[in-house]
Amino acid sequence: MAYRRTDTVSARLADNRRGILNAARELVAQGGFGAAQMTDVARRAGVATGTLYRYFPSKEELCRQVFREVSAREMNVLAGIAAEDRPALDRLRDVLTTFASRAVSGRRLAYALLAEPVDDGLTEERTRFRRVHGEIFAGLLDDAVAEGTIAPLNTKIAAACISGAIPTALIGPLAPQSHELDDGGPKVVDEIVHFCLAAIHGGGTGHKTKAKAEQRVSA
Amino acid sequence: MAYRRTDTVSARLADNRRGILNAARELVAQGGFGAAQMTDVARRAGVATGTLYRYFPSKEELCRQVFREVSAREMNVLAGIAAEDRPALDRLRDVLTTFASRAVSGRRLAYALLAEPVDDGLTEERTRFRRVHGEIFAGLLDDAVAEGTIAPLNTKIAAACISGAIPTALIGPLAPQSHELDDGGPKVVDEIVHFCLAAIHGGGTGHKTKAKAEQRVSA
DNA sequence: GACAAAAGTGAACTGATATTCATTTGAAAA
DNA sequence: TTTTCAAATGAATATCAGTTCACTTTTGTC
Repeated sequence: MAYRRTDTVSARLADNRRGILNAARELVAQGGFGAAQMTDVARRAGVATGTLYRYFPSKEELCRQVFREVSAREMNVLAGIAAEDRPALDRLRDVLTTFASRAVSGRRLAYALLAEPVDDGLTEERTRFRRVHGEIFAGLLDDAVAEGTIAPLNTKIAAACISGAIPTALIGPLAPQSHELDDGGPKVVDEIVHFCLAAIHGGGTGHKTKAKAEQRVSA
Repeated sequence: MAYRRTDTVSARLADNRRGILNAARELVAQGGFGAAQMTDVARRAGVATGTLYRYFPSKEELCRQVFREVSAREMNVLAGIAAEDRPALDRLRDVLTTFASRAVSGRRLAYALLAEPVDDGLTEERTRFRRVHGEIFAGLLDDAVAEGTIAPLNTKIAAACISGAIPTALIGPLAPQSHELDDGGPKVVDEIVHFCLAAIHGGGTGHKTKAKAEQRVSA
């Protein structure tokens, strides 16, 4: 009879796969996807380079898998809060606060997920990730409008603004110095969330004195 | 007597340099810095690959130069408006509107400047670029606070939020479909600017019922 | 026109990584 | 125990863009 894969082996294979994914995830969390070189992943996972390719067809696929796992966790946390049975604005505040706090405490990972230079395959995953954020935020805003808690507004655009404001204020050149966030930066997080919520309340579609700035576009 | 560079030659050299920079800029505006490969730049500029290196020591330097030229123009436009002699909030609205409108009409270039994956040298330039944005916005907010037009707030954080909100809402996965912006997207621009200004008015440092969400960080 | 120096050329080189594959190791069937 | 095939190995290879440099062409001086 031909060779037949036994349970012991299946288990070891699964272990290896997990080990590789974990090694990759750890490297990504340390230095981003770029820093997770196949040789390093293999060493950290305790296997040979070639072995990686028995589990994943390419670096891109490995990284995608890592991205999916990590981002799924983040999305679930936020989606969980968004689905609670409470007033929309309360949920929104908590979602934003959680988003920001987690980004701070996992800054390097947040950078990898949201901002790091990556190639096409990962960009696709990132797009999904960011779209989900947008949908969660927009959904809560829709709820709040439906509840009558806030004035109607273009919730998609507002959600996009929020999605950009929070990471930018926490990661990258405009963020506070990293050491200022070492305690989780609750103060900063609160300020940012406050900014976003204030924008939501700021008064529906009403446009005040129309600016004439849009003519200055060419130059 | 030794060789002496003549005016004709100097002029041709300057022309070549400009030609190379222009070719590079055009390629960047089409496909970002990554797409501007040295071979392509050379072809487009009508010179040989090696010639590029008689004008610029490396691709990095060439790209930096392009980045500086392009970003300087943008920063000057905004700084000019910011320096006008008008109420701070008027200037702020015009600055934001201009920033957003220009980002829309030069979407691909804006992407290269603000969001495209680039390597270290360019990241440095980008950091400067974004810091200047932050300073311009924060300065206007400071002015508005000084004028008493808005309640005191952490202007640096607010500026960072604005710097993130506008590009995110206009470029990338959360932006409206590109064709929706083909007319310059004045409607969308207005909504985004409105969002930011509303946040500014939204009420100083006042923190409402403190969220308990910050405990959800680990998981 | 002859010589020297600069400018221009583009094929070959380099370095950094991802990927392959001939070979070895280890586990299952006979 | 022997046979057989999956799994693992890691040195060798492939790739890809940036960079170099031996050579050609153009320009300036005498």
